[in-house]
Amino acid sequence: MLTENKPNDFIREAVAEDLKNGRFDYVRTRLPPEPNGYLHIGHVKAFMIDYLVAKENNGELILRFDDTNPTKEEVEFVEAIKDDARWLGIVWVKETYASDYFDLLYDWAKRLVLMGKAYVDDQTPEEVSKNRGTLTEPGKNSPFRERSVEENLELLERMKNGEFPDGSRILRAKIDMAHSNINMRDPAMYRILHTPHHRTGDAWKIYPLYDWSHGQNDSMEGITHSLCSLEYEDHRPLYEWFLEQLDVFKPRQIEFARLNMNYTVMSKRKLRRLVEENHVNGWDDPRMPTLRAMRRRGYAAEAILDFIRRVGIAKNYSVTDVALLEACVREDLNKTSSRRMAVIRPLKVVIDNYPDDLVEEMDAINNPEDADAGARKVPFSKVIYIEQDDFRETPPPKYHRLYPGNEVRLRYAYFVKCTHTVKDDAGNIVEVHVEYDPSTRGGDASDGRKVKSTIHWVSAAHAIEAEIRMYDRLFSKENPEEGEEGFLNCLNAGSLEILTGRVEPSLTTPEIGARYQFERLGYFCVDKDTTAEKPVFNLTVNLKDAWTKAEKGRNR
RNA sequence: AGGGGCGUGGUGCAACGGCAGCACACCAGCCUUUGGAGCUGUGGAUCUUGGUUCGAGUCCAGGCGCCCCUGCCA
Repeated sequence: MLTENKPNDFIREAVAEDLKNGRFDYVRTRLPPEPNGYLHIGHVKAFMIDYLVAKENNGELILRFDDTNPTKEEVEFVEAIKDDARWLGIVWVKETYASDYFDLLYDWAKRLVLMGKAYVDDQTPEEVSKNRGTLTEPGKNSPFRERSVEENLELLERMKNGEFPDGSRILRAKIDMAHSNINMRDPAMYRILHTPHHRTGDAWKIYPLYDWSHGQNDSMEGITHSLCSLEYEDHRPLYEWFLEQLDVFKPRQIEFARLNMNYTVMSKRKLRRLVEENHVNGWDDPRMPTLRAMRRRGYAAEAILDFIRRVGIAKNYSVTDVALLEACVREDLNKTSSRRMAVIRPLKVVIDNYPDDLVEEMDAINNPEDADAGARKVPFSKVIYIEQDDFRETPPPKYHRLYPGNEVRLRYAYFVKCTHTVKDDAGNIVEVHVEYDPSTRGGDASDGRKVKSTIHWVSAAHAIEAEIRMYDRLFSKENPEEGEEGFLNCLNAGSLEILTGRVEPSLTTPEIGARYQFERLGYFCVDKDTTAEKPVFNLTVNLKDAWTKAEKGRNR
């Protein structure tokens, strides 16, 4: 399904070209997550490019964790990342780790030293930084740059054996301190870190940096296409330099623009702060852009994948409108979710001319988009709840719902006409009284008269109480990333609203994760906090609401 | 400023020298037992200047704008 009508973008074109002209005769890509955080929607784009490019070319995908920095990485993220990737439907032939190649990589480093292409530098981090030069001025050679091969070899071995403290020395490639590309000014290959690693334990006291590890790992694994985001474009000359010096298999690196989305933040550091400073309730808080949050919120993998497909691939810096994601989620749920009636802000309605003790079972369609979804019975009685929004004492123009003197349809039940209201001492409406027309059972009038509105309801005696968690955008600004602290200053105070609603009795013990459309409101899914006493529903995404929009527009 | 990259409706992506199109958003209408869904329709874009060409979003030259790069992060 995913490969039908496959899009044509510059990456797929490049891969096809490489196959055609013989640069490669197979395709193998790699998924290179760093296990230092949870996956977010931005990762999905990169993952799907890697996965689909391999799949569409009958190639392979290797899941390779980029675990070169033990000070930041943890095992718990490895399992979480795999779980999310599987949920997306991604299939990989092999799971590897950068750390699997530490021995071989070290041998390759020694080869470079032997060739006089790498050296141990004793400068302090400050000196290294100072001597790197600036964007416009060349750097200065390290005083240790011309050490003998023998000395470099010995020093490197001693670094590896843990004889020197953290930060005291690094191994650097010997390229050109005056290079216009700063990445080529003798980049660091190994740093000393006396930190245990989640896989290699305390076997290593030096760890490779990204630039030294990644491309070599790609080569070792026979990766043909190393697809990454735009900020690595500047690193490509270095990527190629190492492979050239080593004279090993040469994968091709191709860069694309990462996914950005408005009304959210995507950087791991900022997401971490939201969690750690309790602006949200954990990594799976449904307001987060993480995959765990979206799963909890009720987004289907198909919807997310559809979104990624529609966003496309290019090299332009871009910010995708979150409305597109929501449209994909709605489109998916419209076709697949069962309809139910739920009232999230209840208003009591008494049908004065309805028999006191009568209970009728009304026939309700489960999904008008899917004939196979069947039907169900919904109990109806004299006292019901409707949505507060569905009643107005003094209706604004074009308001078609319930108001004194107006007749509306109760979905799948009867036409009712409002006669009067009952107010409390403070003047708030606490009850709405209506009269029903017994000849309209099921919702059709035998005399052919029309009503302009159909509203949903639940029977007060039969409905059950439920916690409804209403979510809105986490940030009130389109671009919360503006400014360092800016994102914390534009948190949307109304991003979470917890309501106590009433749902029809078929929802008494719902299955966790089940997705429903609450008619006229939106799509909701059953949260894991659900108990036997009380179901908890998350708003996945609201239904498009032409009335609210029109009314807001008028008031503006 | 040095290097690398990018400029197409509001947003994202196409058009590979030949009528600038698709999706989302927006607006209008039709339909409707969800003011949902569906259907129909409208408006709106090639950063700029010059050149090549029968013909340029596409090729060439200059300008302008935006993004990334001075971690022992990835």
